[in-house]
Amino acid sequence: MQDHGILLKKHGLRKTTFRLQLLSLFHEVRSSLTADEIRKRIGESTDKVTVYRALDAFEKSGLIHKVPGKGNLTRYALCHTECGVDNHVHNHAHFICNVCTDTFCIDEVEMPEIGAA
Amino acid sequence: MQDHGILLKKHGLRKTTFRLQLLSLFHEVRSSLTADEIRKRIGESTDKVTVYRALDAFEKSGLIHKVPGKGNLTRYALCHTECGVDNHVHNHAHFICNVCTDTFCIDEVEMPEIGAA
DNA sequence: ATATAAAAGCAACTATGTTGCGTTAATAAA
DNA sequence: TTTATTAACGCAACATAGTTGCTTTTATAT
Repeated sequence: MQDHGILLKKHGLRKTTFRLQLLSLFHEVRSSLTADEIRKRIGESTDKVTVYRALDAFEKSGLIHKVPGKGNLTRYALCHTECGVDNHVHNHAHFICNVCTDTFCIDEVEMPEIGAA
Repeated sequence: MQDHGILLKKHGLRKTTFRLQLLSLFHEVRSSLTADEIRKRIGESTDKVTVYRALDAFEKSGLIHKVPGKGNLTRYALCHTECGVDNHVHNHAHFICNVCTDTFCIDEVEMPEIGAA
């Protein structure tokens, strides 16, 4: 596992306690997370605005991306490809589990070609 | 196109003006709809609670199902298979368009087998 | 050690969706 | 056709997810 501080820096973000924890958490779970799940795991005392703004910053800088999911909570997952501010490339499928309601990025499945209707 | 009144009855629902319009709309768009899109298309004067409860009723009775989507608005699409109160079977993929943000049910793509991680 | 700008944190707000309850209207039965 | 029953409608109030503005704190460059 690469040092998370360096990873934050590489994406133009500061190495704060919360953002280091957040990045670790994403590497740990390997699937996807909602703002609320993050607060439950890192600490309810963390202001929700801090969480939302960190997620925005991580997304803009190419560390994470939004994934579709069950329910109407926004879910985020780590970018597996090299993404940056101006190149988010996500050409992969997702598996949404009906049991745990989590979303998993699936790199192994080739994207099928679908013609216009 | 089958008569929508009969379809409502078959699913144990009453044939009201609004629910007939709603069912027609779903058949018309063929992709998916959010509560807000429905109100915009059928008429803003319709109470939002009426829309949400109709969507719940349609879903429970097997007429429509929730689909994953971009953003955090709940999207619904028609069931293509024969669903009922106790048998919602949806073993199909979805295509989420980054341009129009709509979600499309894809019956043509076979579900790939993914092993446990 | 200091300056500066990013990140955190608080308050107030918006948007999406839900619950309770009284009223209206679709359907079944008389 | 009238009447009884209950689904569906609609209003008000509420709950939850997420946003915006602004001030304070803190990471980092100088």
